[in-house]
Amino acid sequence: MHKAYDDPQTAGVALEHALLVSLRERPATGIELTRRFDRSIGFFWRATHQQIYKVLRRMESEGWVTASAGDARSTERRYAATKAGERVLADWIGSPTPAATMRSDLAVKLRGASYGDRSKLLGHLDDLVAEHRTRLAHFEQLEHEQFPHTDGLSGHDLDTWLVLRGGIKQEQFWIEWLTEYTAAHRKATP
Amino acid sequence: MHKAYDDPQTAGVALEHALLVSLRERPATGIELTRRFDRSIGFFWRATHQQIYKVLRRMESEGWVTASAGDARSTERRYAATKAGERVLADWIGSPTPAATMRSDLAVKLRGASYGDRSKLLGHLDDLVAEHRTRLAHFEQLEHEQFPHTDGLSGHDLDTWLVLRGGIKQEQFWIEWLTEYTAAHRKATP
DNA sequence: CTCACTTGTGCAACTAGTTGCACAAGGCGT
DNA sequence: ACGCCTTGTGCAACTAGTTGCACAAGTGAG
Repeated sequence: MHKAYDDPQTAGVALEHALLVSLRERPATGIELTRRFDRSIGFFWRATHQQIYKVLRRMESEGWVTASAGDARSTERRYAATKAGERVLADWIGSPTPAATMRSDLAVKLRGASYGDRSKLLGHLDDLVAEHRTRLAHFEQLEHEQFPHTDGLSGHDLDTWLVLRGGIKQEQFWIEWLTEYTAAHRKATP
Repeated sequence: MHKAYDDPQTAGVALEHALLVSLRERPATGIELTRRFDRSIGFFWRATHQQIYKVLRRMESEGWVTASAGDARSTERRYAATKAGERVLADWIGSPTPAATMRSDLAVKLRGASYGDRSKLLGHLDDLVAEHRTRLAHFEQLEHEQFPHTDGLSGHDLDTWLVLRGGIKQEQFWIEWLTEYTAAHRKATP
């Protein structure tokens, strides 16, 4: 009748799973999840509150999460993962992920720079590098505060640290690449 | 009447612009563009042929490109950028780009690994690292073949090389991060 | 010649995510 | 007690991209 969504090949659809991870760490309302996505989890996934509410409702109707009225006589709905949700998450984590490809506006601009105003682009790139440096500094401070010694880490704590490391490496990637780009062009056309 | 799409703030919508870049390099049919996206340009942007045809039609109706019957008595349509399209592209290249955030399934899995089968995940990560090493080798070979000496490069050639450098750095990022992840966990739980 | 195969184009139906807005409930200042 | 701000939830309309399929025209093998 309707297009079933239980194709076992399905690999994408990560927002559901990201929410399940967050809810397993600790039950939360929609807005709390939004704020988490703006913070620690946010450097590898981003979502608006509207999208999060929509997806939470769908997950509830599929039985992956339950909602309970948190603070009485409020409209607040506090979500938690169900056993079914935990199983869905575990299955997904164990499934293979295709290698990521980049999908970056900026790379398109760099490739096409000779069809536009290169000096203006180079100016924007300076701003971007500065922004990435700020984010890098922020992440490094988080690492310093939350993981002062990393030798004994294991399990979920180790995961959290290593994902933060990924955020740091990602910022370093951008800084290096964009710096190489601007330097090469400023050297070629002084 | 209808929702106008000429908001100057619009920053996303990169497929149009990626196609314009490709068409300025050389006019092409839909399928040729698809193949280019599977190759050189493909390591920073990916699109299906259906999506490309759809967007080309829209760009044609907006006057950014023109189509001409390439090989006579065939259904083939060969596209080229118009002056208007060139202007749109130039404007876009000169506009600021927000800093990219990651948006990666895999990062979610790494963060949530303790809620699934970690040894299975580590196995998949080994496969992914192997795949990224293969792609890295491929990109490095491209660099070696197409840019044997990079000292005198400037303009569009320099852009092409630097974007390829970005692809290489991106692959290195993945290899380093995933290797760090698997090594740390295998050390923590031998 | 004809049948299977490839190439190039495209539609239809769907999922995912964005943008703009609405509205209810509680807190707070004056 | 009144207006105003913040918090939390959510709908509506839209853009972007994916998946599955169709179909016409040329190509090559038996």
